[in-house]
Parts: sequence; C-alpha cells; structure tokens
Amino acid sequence: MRKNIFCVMNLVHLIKSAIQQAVFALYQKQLSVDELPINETKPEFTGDYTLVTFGLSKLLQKKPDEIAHELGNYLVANDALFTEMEVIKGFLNLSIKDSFLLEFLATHFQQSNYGNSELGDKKIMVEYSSPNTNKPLHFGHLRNIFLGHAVSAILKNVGHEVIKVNLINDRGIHICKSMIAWQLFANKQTPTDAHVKGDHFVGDYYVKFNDEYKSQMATLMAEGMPEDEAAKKAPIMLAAQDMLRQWEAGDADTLALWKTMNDWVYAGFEVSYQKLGITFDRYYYESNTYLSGKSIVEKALKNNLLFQKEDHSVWIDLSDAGLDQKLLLRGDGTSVYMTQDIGTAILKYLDYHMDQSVYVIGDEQNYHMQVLKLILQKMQEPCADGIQHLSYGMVELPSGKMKSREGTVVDADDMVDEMIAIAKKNTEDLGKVDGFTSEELQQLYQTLGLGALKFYLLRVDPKKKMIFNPEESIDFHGFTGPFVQYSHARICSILRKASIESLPAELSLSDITLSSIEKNLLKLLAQYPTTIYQAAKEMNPSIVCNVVYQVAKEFNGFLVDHSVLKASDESVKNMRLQLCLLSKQVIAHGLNLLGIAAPERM
RNA sequence: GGUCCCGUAGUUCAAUGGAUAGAACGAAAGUUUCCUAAACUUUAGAUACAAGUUCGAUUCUUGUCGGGACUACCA
Repeated sequence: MRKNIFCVMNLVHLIKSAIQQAVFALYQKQLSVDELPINETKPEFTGDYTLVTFGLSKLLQKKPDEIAHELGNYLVANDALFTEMEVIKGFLNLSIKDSFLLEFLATHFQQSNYGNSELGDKKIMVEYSSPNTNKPLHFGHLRNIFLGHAVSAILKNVGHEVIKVNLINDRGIHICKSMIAWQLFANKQTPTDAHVKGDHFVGDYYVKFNDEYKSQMATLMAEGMPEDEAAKKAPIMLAAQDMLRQWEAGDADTLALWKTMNDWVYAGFEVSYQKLGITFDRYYYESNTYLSGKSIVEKALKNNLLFQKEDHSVWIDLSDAGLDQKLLLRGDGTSVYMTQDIGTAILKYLDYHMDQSVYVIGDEQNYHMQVLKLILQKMQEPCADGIQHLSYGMVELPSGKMKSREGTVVDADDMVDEMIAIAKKNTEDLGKVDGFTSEELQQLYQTLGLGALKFYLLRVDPKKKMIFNPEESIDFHGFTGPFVQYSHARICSILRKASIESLPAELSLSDITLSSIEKNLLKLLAQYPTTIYQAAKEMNPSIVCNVVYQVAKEFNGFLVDHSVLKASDESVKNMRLQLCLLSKQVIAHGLNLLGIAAPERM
C-alpha cells in the first residue's frame, strides 16, 4: 500500500500527511500541509526529519514541547513509517524505519526513468542563445545557451511540452558594419579562402570596422571636430547607415551580400552548437518578423492605445504602471528593437499557442522585458500573460566585466577547446588511458571538458551574476562536473564486476540494518524527483547541480566504508548493488538534464 | 536624479523565518596488500554596519556604507 503512495508522493509529503492525520486525531484540527515545517534533522541529533512545532503552538493553543511529545508518541505508535522520536525544545526529531527505505529502493532501483514526473501539463516555449550575426559566440553566451538548454530539459522532464527556439538577430546596423568592412578590406576573400570559421571571419570584419571607425574619428577630431559630431560623421559609419537603408529598401546587391555573410556565420554557429550538444526545435529570424511588429503598432495607434508626437514618432504611455513613455516607431516610421520584439512575440504565439513563453536573456534587459510584457498586456494580446523573463546575471572576469573594446572577451570556441585539452592532459597525467581506443579517448576528453564547463556555468543560481575564474573553472576536483562523472564511472566499474543480471528485487527486509551513510544516501535518492520538480518550478538548473553533486559525494563516502562486492552476506550485497544502480541512475539522469554526458569509464 | 539587483570563510558558491550558517578551491596534516586516490579523513576560517518585527533573522522592514544594472529615435 505504501508502495503505491510512494509512486506519486515523496517522503516529505508522506511525513507531512502523517502528521496532518495525527494532528486531526489528537486535536481535531485540520491543518494544511503548508503549515507543517519539515526540515532534515541536523546530523548532531538522532532522527531523519524534524517538525518544528513553534508555529503550531498558537494554532493548537499548547506549548511547543507538549505538542512535539504528543505528536511524536502518536506517530511512533500508530504510523508504520516511524521507528522512534526525540524531542529537543520545540523540535520533534523523527526517525524513518529502515524497512521503509529498503522497500523504496527495491521498488525503484531498476526504474530507468526514475526522476521523471508527469506533473507538468503546459506548453512552454523557451527562447535562448539568440545571437547577433556579426560576431562569434563568447563566454557570456555560453551561460545563456547552457541555461536555456538545461531549463528546457528540466521542464520537459516534469511533463511539460517544450519548444526550444533560437531567435536569430540577423538584421540591423551591426551586420551592416561587418558588411561594409568586408567590402572595404576583404578583397572578396571568403572564410574558405582564409581557413577561418565563418562566424569568426565575419567577426574579424566587425572588429576591423571599429578600428577604422576609431581612426576616422581621430582624424576628424584632429581637424577640430567635437567628439560627438565626429562619431556621427565618420565616413565608414555613414556608409553602414546607408547600407542599412539600402537593405530595408530591398536593394538586390546589399541583400545578396547580407545573405552570403549571414550564411557564413550560420555555418560557424552550427559547428559550435554541434560541439556543445545544443539543439533547437525552431529558428526565428528577425528579418522575417520585424515588419509585422510595425503593422501591429500602427493598428494599436488607430485604436488609441498609443499616441503620436508632432514629429510622427509613436509612443506608449506607461506612467500608470510607474514607468515612463516608450518609443515604438521612429519619426521616419522605422522600427526600433521593441517594435520587433512585439512582432516576434505575437508571431510565436500564432505559431504555437503556448501557455508560457520563457525568454532566457541577461538581467541588463530586465526593464526592456518588463516593458515588452506591459505593452502586450495593454494591447490585450493573448501572448502577453505567458511571457516570462528568465533573467540571469552577467558573467564577469576577476578583473571585471568582459569588454570587447578592451579585448577581454573570452571566445566560446577557444574556451571549449581549452577545456577539452585540459581534460586530455589530466587524463594522461593520471595514466588513465589504457583500454581505450583513440576515438574513445577523444570522445572522453570532450565529455569531460564540456562536463566541466557546463557544470561550472550552471552551478550558480541563474539570477546571480557570477565570476568566471579561469583557474578555478579548469579544476576537475570538488564541486565540478568531472567529480560527478568520476563517481558515475566508479559505480559502472563496480556493476561491471558484479554479474547483476540475476539481482533479486525482493529482499528479506527484516534482517538488514542500514548504516547512517546508506540511509542518508537513500533519503537523498528518495527526494530526487521532488528536487527536480522544484528545479523545474524555479527554472533553476543549479538545484540539479547541487543534488547530483550531493549524491556523488555521499556515494563516494559510502564506498570508503562499505564493500559492495565483498559485503558480509548476500542480502546486504544485493541491497548495496541496488543502491549502486539507483545512484548511477540518478547521477546520469541529473547530468543529462544539465546536458552533460555520464561516462562509463574514465 | 529615478527604478531595480547584490554585499556570507582568503576566493567561488549554498542555506522554504528554525537547532552549533553548509560545500568547494586555496592553506596545514593524514589515508592506498581492499570494488578507479579525478577519491576519502581531520584542522583553521564568514552573515558589510545599525536599528526594528518575534519564541527565533543570513532570510522580512527601515536607514547607513559599498558594488552593479537599467533609465537611447542602439540592438
């Protein structure tokens, strides 16, 4: 009977409902489970879970101590879940029966989808990566990409339908800058001629543009022109702006060059995405969506939701929401960033009618996203309420922000290659290359290097900005991806040595006593699906990093004090093998959600 | 100026209002005839400051100090 309940409920929930029933039986009060604070018992006390009774004191008109004693005695006497209790001040420490945890283990150790749930029922779009097409991906983009990919996997895992979207910002002044510089300096060279990856090739011309722009400004300023005027009148800038106008006018040559250079970039991005193991279900291109935003704004203007100034520019007044006025169309009728985003949001909704639309975008755009949602709400667009900004903090260097102008930007491709090289070096230094073919080794280095990188970027709460410390990120010890991967490989090694085909699922429950470390590991594993559900609710992959690390750490500790294959008797050995199997399943499952592979050997 | 976010060991990160604030790296010292030592064990080390709310505050409120983001007819 417990077994069935366990499939749909978790351990803490079971404890809460047991307490709920006990409260009703003793005091005839119906409490909601949210009114029952359950914590894990601190290691220095005996017990597994603790009920804090101070809050109940008022509700039940009794002293915390009395409540704790009465509830504890009742639970131990009447509920099969508990074996003993202890009261210290107002804290009721409850111990869970070993047989309960053993039964849980026997039920789930072979479940290959353990960790999945079906609680989610929404259709959710997740937009991430969303690069500009004028330069290659840098380290900051990696946080975005890994976050989006992991959040998508986590949401899907708890039962939501997920659509992964990449919105390519393929038009605008930025790409025109690269195009102008290419026309001026490239001598018609292509990435193939130059043996350079397409996105880097185009990015190099973006840099060339800025160099030339700076030197032209310097020339103008030397002739006595003020800086702001020089910034506007530098010939190469005027040329880029002219090219943007040509593009919007549909000039055939401009469009052809634009398409060619974007294709170079896409080919480069594709290589990077593939290496990173990142995929999308759907690509949107701003060149296709920016015009629809304009017509939507014009329609809203007719409906008097917006107003126009004397120069014909179109604005929305958000002062009733505590914000100011926001421009939606320039005086000359062209779109701004916000206009495009309005169009894209509506188009996406027409395509998918999703319940929720998650934007993985840095926190410097908090205001922008707030305004976008507000505008769409004012326009009463059905997509508006589902818009959710998954805001993440910037990645900074120990020396401060990455600045492209100062050349402190860490390139994504370089970073990946470096991590893989370090994985290779570490493996070779440890002499762990025997028994692998050279292809397998290449695969392993990639698995470990990417594992380290992804884990490093995902282990911090997305909301918080994080410091990228090059020396620390390449560490393969401690709270890192390779540590977790190593634990997985060790488990696999044990399982290879045991012939596990004939592992009996049924145990004679009565004659096994769990050690405290076995019990801790089991509690962690039992809570795992709930932990994942929490990660989904908060869209926070760092929770997954933490739990797989805890399982790995706990497992390593277990392994030091307990022999699996040489256990004292057969039933203990079987139980420990089950523990190995479930731990392996949870580690691999969690890593998979993070986009990290779990190697069988390393 | 206005709006918002953030201040936790030397460093990077944890902690639904709960017990003596957890890890990791770094530092110091140990563990290998035994399932992978990329492991494990031990030691030292922190809530910016000041009030308030209450049985109880890293968490909530206010103020001070310090850091950051946004506040473009850029994207």
